[in-house]
Amino acid sequence: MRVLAVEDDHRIAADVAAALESAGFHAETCANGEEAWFRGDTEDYDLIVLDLGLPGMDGLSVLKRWRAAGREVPVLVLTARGAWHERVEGIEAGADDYLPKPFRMEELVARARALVRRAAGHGAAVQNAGALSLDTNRMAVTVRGVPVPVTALEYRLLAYLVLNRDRVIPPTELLEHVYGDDDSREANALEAVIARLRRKVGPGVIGTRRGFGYFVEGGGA
Amino acid sequence: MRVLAVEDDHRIAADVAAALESAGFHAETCANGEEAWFRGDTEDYDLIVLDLGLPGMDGLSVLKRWRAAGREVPVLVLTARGAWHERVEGIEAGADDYLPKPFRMEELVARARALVRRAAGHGAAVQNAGALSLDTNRMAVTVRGVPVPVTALEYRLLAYLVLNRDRVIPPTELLEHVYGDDDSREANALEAVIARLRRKVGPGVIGTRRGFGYFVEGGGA
DNA sequence: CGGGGGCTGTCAGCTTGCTGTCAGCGGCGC
DNA sequence: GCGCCGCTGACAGCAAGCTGACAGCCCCCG
Repeated sequence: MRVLAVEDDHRIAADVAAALESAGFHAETCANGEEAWFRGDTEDYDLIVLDLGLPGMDGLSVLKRWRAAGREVPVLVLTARGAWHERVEGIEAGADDYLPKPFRMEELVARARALVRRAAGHGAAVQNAGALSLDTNRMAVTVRGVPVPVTALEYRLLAYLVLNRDRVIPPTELLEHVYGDDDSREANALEAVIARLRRKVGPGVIGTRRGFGYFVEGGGA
Repeated sequence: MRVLAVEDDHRIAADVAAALESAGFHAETCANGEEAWFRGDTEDYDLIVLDLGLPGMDGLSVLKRWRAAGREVPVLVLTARGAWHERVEGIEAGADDYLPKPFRMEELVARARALVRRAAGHGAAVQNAGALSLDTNRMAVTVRGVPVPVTALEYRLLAYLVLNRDRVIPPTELLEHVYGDDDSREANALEAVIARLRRKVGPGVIGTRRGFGYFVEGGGA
């Protein structure tokens, strides 16, 4: 199980490597974009952990190059907290998962394991909740088997609700998760997104508990 | 569900305690390191929320001492924003999760729940008292298995009563807890809410002790 | 480099149903 | 039996949340 950790902050790199090692991976590190690209292109890794903020070639470019070259190694992207556009770009560029900084090493390890497992063929990357079904790989949504086109923002919101199904989520928590911390939005923005989502997925999927927040119910595990 | 919140800033401590209480925990607070260590070592808590910046014994030392003594209680560490080394040290010292200040109470509660659930295998966030059953995740109430729709205000009131079951709660205390401190309401408002609740949950659930206050009895743990 | 389409935040108006107030009643305690 | 505390049902005010429209923005495409 070889892992390449691409991270320019040496302390974080060392921490990540240590955590992965103790989880049973063989970890190598690399601190700049060009080298990362070269090694990812010429060596065979079971997983690559990729920080986006890199000196030299940008992490996103590195990832895109790998994908363009047909490399299908699972990539776990590390993004700055709140910079969700980075996440979206990362996913679109072909990342398999992302992890906002700062994170706990345990979480990194857990996701790394999940990615490797999924790549090995065992992973259920589809989350179901009632009539809703959410493909976390393709960022696609279906309702009762019918595909529903959703935007990136809508997907993030819906994914959070589905992930926390059977729990009422306060608007503040949703706002923070969906928009990071840069909060200059009117509270109404959230309601607008909810409304648009509801129109797409149909009634009876996203519920409101007045005074508390929103929820989806999770019949389908 | 006992929680110990160790925090030297009394206002933060009060906020944290209030948030945890309304989430169904029984919260105790403590403002200095030595006392925290002693109580964490001698009492049985389901979760400890630990601020690192403490007068007296430092939070990290407290945590290390607990771990050295074999105490495996889940610990959620509060760190100053951006103090990376604190987080790493905290994790290494045996913390189960950390939360950078400033944080939202919702996030604290969410992480607290996650920690407790993880530690307890699968603790359902459900509080029972007699025929009453109160799901703190869905903010839902059932009586003898029958779901009862309650409003936000009613839920808050009922949750407080259930949390303090087998104790007579004076109206003043209820008012203070359910509404902030803005006591511009007539005393009758509380009675109105109680009446509406009683009509919904049926008789024999919420009792009155004339001249003292209200209570619910807690047969079902 | 300019045009266009899709995404998203803001706004205003509206609906819904929660909630405080009031007046009158009932029952408990003395 | 009397008084007072607490209960109840009605009601109106109001705030939370919904919706449709619109405009700014970004990105893609020509």
